[in-house]
Amino acid sequence: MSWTDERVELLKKMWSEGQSASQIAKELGGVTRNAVIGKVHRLGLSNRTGPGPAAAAAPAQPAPAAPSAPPRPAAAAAPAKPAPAEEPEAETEEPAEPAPPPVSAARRAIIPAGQPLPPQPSANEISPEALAKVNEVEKSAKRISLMELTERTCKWPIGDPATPDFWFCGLPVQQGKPYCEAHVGVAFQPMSSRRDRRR
DNA sequence: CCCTGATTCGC
DNA sequence: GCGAATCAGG
Repeated sequence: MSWTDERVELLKKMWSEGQSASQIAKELGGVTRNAVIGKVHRLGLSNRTGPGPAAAAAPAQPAPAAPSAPPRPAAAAAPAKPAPAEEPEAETEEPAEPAPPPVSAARRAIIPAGQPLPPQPSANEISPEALAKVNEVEKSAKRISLMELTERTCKWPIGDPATPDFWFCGLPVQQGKPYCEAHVGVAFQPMSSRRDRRR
């Protein structure tokens, strides 16, 4: 694949939108994120942040003092340019309502054995598909312990902490989220059908 | 470990 | 110009 005008254009667009190089590469196809980054640099738009407030002097390459060219053009006037209207970005439907997780791992850990567990949303008012998915996942879960939790392991608790049959999902998390895909599905609800159910 | 961008350098 | 390899963080 080569950098056609269209591809470059898309690159520019996505880059200015704050998309990561890997995302852009994925979108473009046929290139790696390295290629994207390389191109970004060659295009001279490495700095996503507009002309910063004259922040720090470039350490590596002190700008070749341009006698007549003030290094801050943008701020002053840009009448021709239509304001880059903030697009809501409806690509990924965000929950907007991070339905409280079943109780954080830490919290769980300090609940004395024998205590009635806080109600978990995991078995109620959740889309059947998500539930089915979870059930399936929990069968193949890695069953890791609290200490084995890492940033990349699903922290969804499974079982009763008061019994030996307690573990954490442990599957790879969805980036940015604390849970694997399946559990994200039940933890973060689309804010839809979720009417208060007076017990 | 997963990801991010930045840089280098042979092509 | 290109981008894999590498570097340097988070």
